[in-house]
Amino acid sequence: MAISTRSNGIRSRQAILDRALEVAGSAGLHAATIGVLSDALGMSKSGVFAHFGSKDALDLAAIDAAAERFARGVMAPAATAPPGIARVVALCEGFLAFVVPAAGAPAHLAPGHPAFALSSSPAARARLDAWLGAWRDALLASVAEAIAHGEMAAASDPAQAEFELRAVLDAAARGMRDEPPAAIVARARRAIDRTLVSWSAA
Amino acid sequence: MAISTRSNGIRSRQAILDRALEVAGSAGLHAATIGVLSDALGMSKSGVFAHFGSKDALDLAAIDAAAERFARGVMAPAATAPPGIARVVALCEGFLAFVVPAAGAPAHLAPGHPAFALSSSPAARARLDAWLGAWRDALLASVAEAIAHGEMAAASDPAQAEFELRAVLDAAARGMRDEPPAAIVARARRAIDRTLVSWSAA
DNA sequence: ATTTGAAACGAACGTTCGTTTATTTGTGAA
DNA sequence: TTCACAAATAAACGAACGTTCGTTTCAAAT
Repeated sequence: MAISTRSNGIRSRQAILDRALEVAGSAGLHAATIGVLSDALGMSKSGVFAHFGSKDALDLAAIDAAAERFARGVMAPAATAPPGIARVVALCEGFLAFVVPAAGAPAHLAPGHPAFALSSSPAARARLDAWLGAWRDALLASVAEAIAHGEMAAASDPAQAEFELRAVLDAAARGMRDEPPAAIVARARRAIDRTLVSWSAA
Repeated sequence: MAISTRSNGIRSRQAILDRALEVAGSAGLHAATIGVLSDALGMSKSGVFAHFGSKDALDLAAIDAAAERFARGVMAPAATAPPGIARVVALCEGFLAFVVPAAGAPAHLAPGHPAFALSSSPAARARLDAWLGAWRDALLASVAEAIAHGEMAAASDPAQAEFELRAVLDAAARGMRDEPPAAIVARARRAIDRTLVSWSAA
């Protein structure tokens, strides 16, 4: 009871989404045109189009693919870390490793990336908001747990801590043009350490 | 020796740029189409087009207009503040006031705004980089002065401080969707205070 | 060997983009 | 009054967009 008849259709779909995210990462999702993707993949426009049925569906699929990679690469591993500061650090380190990958790797997209920031349909915005919300909630919950476990000062505002951590992480994700990746990670790590120390002391 | 012959041409140009920045602020610069602008202004496409000669020139003019407003609204006022921590604070407060304006005001665009983040010509990117560089340099120089004046610990890395301050400011400029503006400003101010205090102590 | 159906194709569609050209409008200067 | 010239217009252009349609390809199922 095989499902596909000719070759592997799902593999093409993945290849299309890979390219779409690659293009989006450097030029925005709206630049990941069906024509651009079909040319880059050596396919016809209609061949690419048929996989999704509409440009908006393709955008949605691309966003879902990015969110799933982020979930697998950052959220899930951090969820295995013990609750408390360890999990906060796991989330931050996972984010940094995800956003600034090893040499030559194709630079993953994090929630809130400029690629998705504008020029999206209402449906796409809804997905992006959900994605960003899940990330924010995970980070916020980890901070709240750290407070509950007595590893951070009870007086500190979890939302404030989440705001500051995410500010640094987003700056790291965004600042990769100016400085070499290693320097950015070092700066972000230093800022995060200082933030956590400053709050565990209070 | 009046320059213009029929009505006021420069006023139209300003109106076009105003609209372009307004549209760009919520939908990106690439969405500030000549057709969109001409419709919004009750002009013809060619009428709008004639003022700039090309879409890219229009984009450049819009970026220059945004940069000039930022220079007038943030950089210049802060430059009158006494060097040292006072100027650092003036830059940060000026940025916050500029980015999250008084009620009903049209939300100015700061360097690094997502509206410009992607989908720009090489020339536009060069202008954006120059604009962002000037802002970064001003902030960095103010921190360096604060150190030189003994108001911040000499051991602290000015570039690190600038990174952290700008991370918070950018987060404030970007986070206006989630929370009311006043709350965002309060968070940013708190984060900045904590950063400065933490470094004046070390 | 034949049938089937997912996968891809090629060509065209209507629309919108930026752009060009030729023309009209209107005010300050001669 | 006439002239000159900036400002705005209408109409059209090629290119690229997303999309539709009919057809072709080819591995698996019968």
